[in-house]
Parts: sequence; structure tokens; C-alpha cells
Amino acid sequence: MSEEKVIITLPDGSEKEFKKGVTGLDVATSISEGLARNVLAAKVNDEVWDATRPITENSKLKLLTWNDVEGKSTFWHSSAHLLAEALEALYPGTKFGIGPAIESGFYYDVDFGDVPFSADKLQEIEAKMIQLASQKNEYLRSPKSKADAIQYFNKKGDQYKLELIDGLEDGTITFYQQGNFVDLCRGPHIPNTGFIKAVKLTNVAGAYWRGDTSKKQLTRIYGITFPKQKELTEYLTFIEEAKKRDHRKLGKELELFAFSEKVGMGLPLWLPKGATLRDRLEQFLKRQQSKAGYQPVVTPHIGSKQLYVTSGHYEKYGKDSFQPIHTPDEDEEFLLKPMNCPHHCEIYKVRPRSYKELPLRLAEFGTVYRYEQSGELHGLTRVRGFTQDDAHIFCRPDQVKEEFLKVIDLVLYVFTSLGFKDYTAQISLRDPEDKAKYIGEDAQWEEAERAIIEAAAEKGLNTVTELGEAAFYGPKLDFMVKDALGRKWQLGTIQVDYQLPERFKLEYIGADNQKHRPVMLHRAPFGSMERFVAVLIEHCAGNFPLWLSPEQITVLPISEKFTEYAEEVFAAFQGADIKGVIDHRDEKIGRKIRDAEVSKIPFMIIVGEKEMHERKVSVRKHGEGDLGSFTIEEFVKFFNDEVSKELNK
RNA sequence: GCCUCCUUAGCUCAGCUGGUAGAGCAACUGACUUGUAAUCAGUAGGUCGUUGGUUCGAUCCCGACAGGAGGCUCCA
Repeated sequence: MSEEKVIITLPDGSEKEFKKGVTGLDVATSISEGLARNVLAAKVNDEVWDATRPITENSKLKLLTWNDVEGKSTFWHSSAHLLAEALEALYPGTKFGIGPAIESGFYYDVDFGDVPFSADKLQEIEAKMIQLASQKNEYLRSPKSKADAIQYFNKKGDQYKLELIDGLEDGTITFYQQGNFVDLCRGPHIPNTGFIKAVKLTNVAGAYWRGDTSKKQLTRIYGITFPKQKELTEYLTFIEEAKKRDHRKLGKELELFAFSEKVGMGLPLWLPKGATLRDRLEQFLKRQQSKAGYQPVVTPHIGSKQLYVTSGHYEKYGKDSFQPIHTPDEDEEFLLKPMNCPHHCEIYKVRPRSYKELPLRLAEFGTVYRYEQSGELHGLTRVRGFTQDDAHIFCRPDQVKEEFLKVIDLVLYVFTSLGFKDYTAQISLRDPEDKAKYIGEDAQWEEAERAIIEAAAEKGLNTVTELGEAAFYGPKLDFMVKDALGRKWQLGTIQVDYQLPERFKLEYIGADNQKHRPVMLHRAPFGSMERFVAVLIEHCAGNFPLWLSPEQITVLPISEKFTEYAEEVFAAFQGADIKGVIDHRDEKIGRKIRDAEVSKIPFMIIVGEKEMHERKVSVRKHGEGDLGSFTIEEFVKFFNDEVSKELNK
């Protein structure tokens, strides 16, 4: 009997012949021992498989290691099983929900029954995981019939797995076993637990079974694992660095903003330095918008309930939001403004509009209030009162794409001026399965979605498309930036809206002397001042670009004798629009420098005997040290050059 | 809103399984008049988040509420 063969095509295009039933691991071994030791999984014809699963047909094969995203996620998925094994060993009777890999690490949702669980047990579980991992138990795949699968979990008494099996088709069900732990799982998995060398369980949280608030809340244990101890150490260092940059911590330390229980949760108070920073950002954007043909408007913080009934927002959010404000007139009700658009629509309507004045771009730094769920509030990134760098562009349907392109330019200019170099754009479209969630006609949606996709493509944006992420009134393009630590944040947004013009019956007279309906674009390059400042703080770790720093310099007199000269110098800098403070305290220069360094003030201007006689100043740069002595004119020029560099002028 | 955890001086934190609290920094006062990351001394500052309960007695144990953290759900 002749032996059956399969042809394996590797990523470099080379083809090799193997015995039928060859595994990814066998192929790796045939290439090199080192590779075989690092293979976590195998991508067979674009499907990720166990490296130990036999290949029975001619196939394309890519061996996956820790360096591949799929390799990592396989590793972490297997780690979730290891966590479950440890939990079952330590707490028999624990029931298991789902345990997937996530962007960094994995989690497992479990039900401990009536036994309370607390985070201090995590170390014990980690130790158990390490112990089980060292046994190098293989992850064994076995297909099961639906009946067998149901029987197994019935006997075990795990209703969550039974519910999952219920949704699966017979013939597609597989179990995986490592050591004594058996789980319902599609796979794939790493060859054995021995690959897992370092384990860290990061936190415990509640999570609704299947994400449904009406269902039971399970205990979710998050963790991360690595094939080398060193990588875990690096990861922990990264976490530490992220903690140091936390905008809530820096906001307090640098006196940028605060919260007060008395004022109310989620209602930020901007302190002088934070307000200065924020004002600089506003002025910056206002200048750009002015150049780009935007016109400023100002609208009130409340609007009559009828305004939001018209816009449709009352119906959608009314009961879950701040409730109407009442007046002595019983029939009168006002709502805190949850967005600026309806007000801007009314501005559009103050008089008849001609096609000649479109696009009309109305911009406002508009403060809005939204009743976010209490558990959702977070520093400045999720608050109940915030200011949008909002603008609404009313244009003709044929202008949508061009306006979209212009807004993209503006957003990108903002990002580059603030040091965000790495960004992607997310195109959020309607969920085609659930059109009832959205208002508006199919044809309008399709037209809007096409305009966004084309504009993003023309600008060469790096995009991802998400179905079901659109706003209820229209599709949108959101900009996600990566900060200095590689974390992703959603900032600017551009949204097409065909609904509000309809609801507000907005019109313009076209060249044909007929009435037409304009299209509305919502856009906010920063998103909101609060969120943007939060992200900026974390991105630059509180070391703001010079042009944004609330205090750009601090003048440090060596002793009281030089107070007068210090004030003269300070006044000269103020005249040159360089902002800062004088440190008049009766302290040694070393102390003043230390405090200025801690406050992250970009430049320290030191004046003493020598400087006073020479009519100069000594300059020290934050984080870098002494730059030597400058005349006032020299420093002003140096300073302005630095700012110009930052703004790419 | 839900789950788990947390809440001690302005800030960062100690406080040994119940006997009404302590440090450093900051603040204030004084001395020093200073040369590139913390001068010295002194003073003041807390109904231990709020509120019920258990107890002879609660910062400590139990409950409720408020705020905070990590998630879930949500995010116009």
C-alpha cells in the first residue's frame, strides 16, 4: 500500500511533501528544532489550528509563534483554560462561562456559587497555574456529538456550558482537555501547558453572563501570561508607567482639574493651570477654524423640551437623562443641553438660506450635560458636563464629500500639532441586522456611508470598519489615536446626519429656485475638551508641548536681593507673550529648581549676581539641565523658535 | 444602573483580629540671603466619608447611603 502524501505550501511559497496526517509541529521540526520549540499554533488555509492537529489535505501553512497576533491569542486562550483548571482544582464545583483571549491577556467568567471571592486569592491561583503549567500537560482535542457534550456537562452540572452547547450545531462541537480539566472549546490551543512560564492575574470584576444586564453577574478574572519571565517583568513595567501617566493622578499633582462631591460626580472643576491649557487649545482650534471658513456662534446651556422632542433626542434619551427643569409656569419645561446640534439648526433657520451661502459652518465650544451612568464616570474621559469643540456644517448633498475631506484635513492638522503621530480611522456603519435601531431611510444611509468610505479612502486613511457602531442618526468616522505607550483612544469624530435637517425641516433655495434639504455634518476634532486634555496628559506624561504649557517659564531669583531684576526680566517675557511665574519664596536655588522640575515647567530662568550685572539670564530646561546664559532677546527668540518647531510652522 | 474592592490631616500613607489616632510633604511663624533636583527650628491641622446598629466602649465588627477604583452594561 503506497503511503498517502500531502503538499504543504509555506508562506515563502516553497512547497514540501509530507506524509498525510502531518502536523504543524512536524513541519516546524523539519525546518529547525528552535522553530519547533516556539510554535504555538498553525494557520492552515487561513484557519488557526492546533499545531498538533493532523493535516490531511494539501494546504497552505503558516507556523504561528509569540510574534504573531494569532500566536499570542492562542497562547492566552490556552492560559484561560489553565486558569480554569487551577480554579477547578482549588475550588471544586466552580461553574464556568466563557474564557477568551483579549487584546492583551485573557479572562474567564466563572460562577463560584455562594462562595464570596476576593482579589487576595489571586496569588494562590497564580501559584497553582504555574504548578499545573510545569506539568507540561498536552491540550487534547476531541470532537463530541451534541448528545455526549450535553451529557457531560449535565453530569458536571454546569448550566453555562449547557447554554452554550444549546446554541451549537451537532457535528461542530469539540472538547479540549489538559490535565484533569475538560472544557467545551472550539480551540485552537498551544501544544502543552509547559509553554506558559509567567502568569499574572491582574484583576477581578463582575460581568453579566452573555453581556446581558438581565442575566446573572459572574466573576470575571483577568490575567496575562508570557512564555518568558522577562516579558512579564516588561509588561509590569509598562503598567507602572501607565499608572504614572494617569491623567487623574497628574491632574491632581499638576493642579489642572479637580472634582468635588458637593458639586457632583462627573462634573469637573478646571483649576487655573488646567483652564489656561484648555484655553490655549481652544484658541488654537479657533484660529484654524477661522481659516477654514467656520463662523462662531454661541447658544444657551438649556433649551425647551420641545427642541429635543423635535430633534428626536428626547424620545431616545429623555428618561435616562437629566430630567426637565421646571419654571413657575406649569407647562414650561427646559432640558440641559445634551448636544449643540438642535440649537445650531435653529440658527440655520433664522432666515431663508440660499445655495450660495452653503456650506454654512457654525462652530461653538458648547458645554453639554449628559446623565452618564454612575459606574461609567472616569476622570476627565467620561463626565456628565463637558465642552465639545463642536461645529455643524450645513451643505448641499453634492458638497458632502468635499466638506468631509476638509474636516479630515483639519483633524489631521490638530493631531500632528499635538504630537499624535499614530492614528487610525474607524468607519462606523449601521448594523445591517438591526435596522430598527436607527432612524432614517435606507437610501440616505447608503449614500452617507458611501461618502464616508470614499472620503477616507481618498485621504489614504488607515481605516477599520465597524458594523453596528453608527450613531442612531447616521454613520460616522472616528479617529483613534495611539499614545506614547501605544494605547488607543478615540478622539475626533465626523458624522453625517440626514435626519436632523429632516426633523427641523431645514431648507435652502437652490439655483433652480426650488426648496431643497441641506445635509448636516457634525464634527469635533478634539471630541471634547475634557477627553482630549485627559488623553494629552497621558500621552505626554504631563510634559506638555511648550506652546500649550500653562506655565512656560518660572523665574528663580537666587536670593531676595535679585527680586527687582527678576521682576524686570519677568515683565519683559510677559511682554513677549511668554507666560509663567516668579518663585519669590525664601528658599535655596536648589529647592526652587527641584520644585520647578517636579511641576514640569519647561524653562527655569535663574537670575542672581552674575546675571544682573551682565543683563542676562541663566536658562535651565526641564529634564535636560543648564542651557547657559541668554540675553532676554536671545531667549525670546529661542523660545519662539521652539514653539514654531512644535507647530510645524 | 450592576458586581468586587476601597475611603484615616490639604497630599502620600502608618495604625499589631474593638480601649476616641501617627509620620513625611504641604501650610503658618521665625532664623538663614542662598548658584542648578528637598536649609534649620517651631506652630497649627483629624467628631478616622456620612449615617444607623452590635458592644461597657467602634477608626476597627454588621447594615444603609455617598464618593472613589477595576470591570460589565451604556455612551446622542
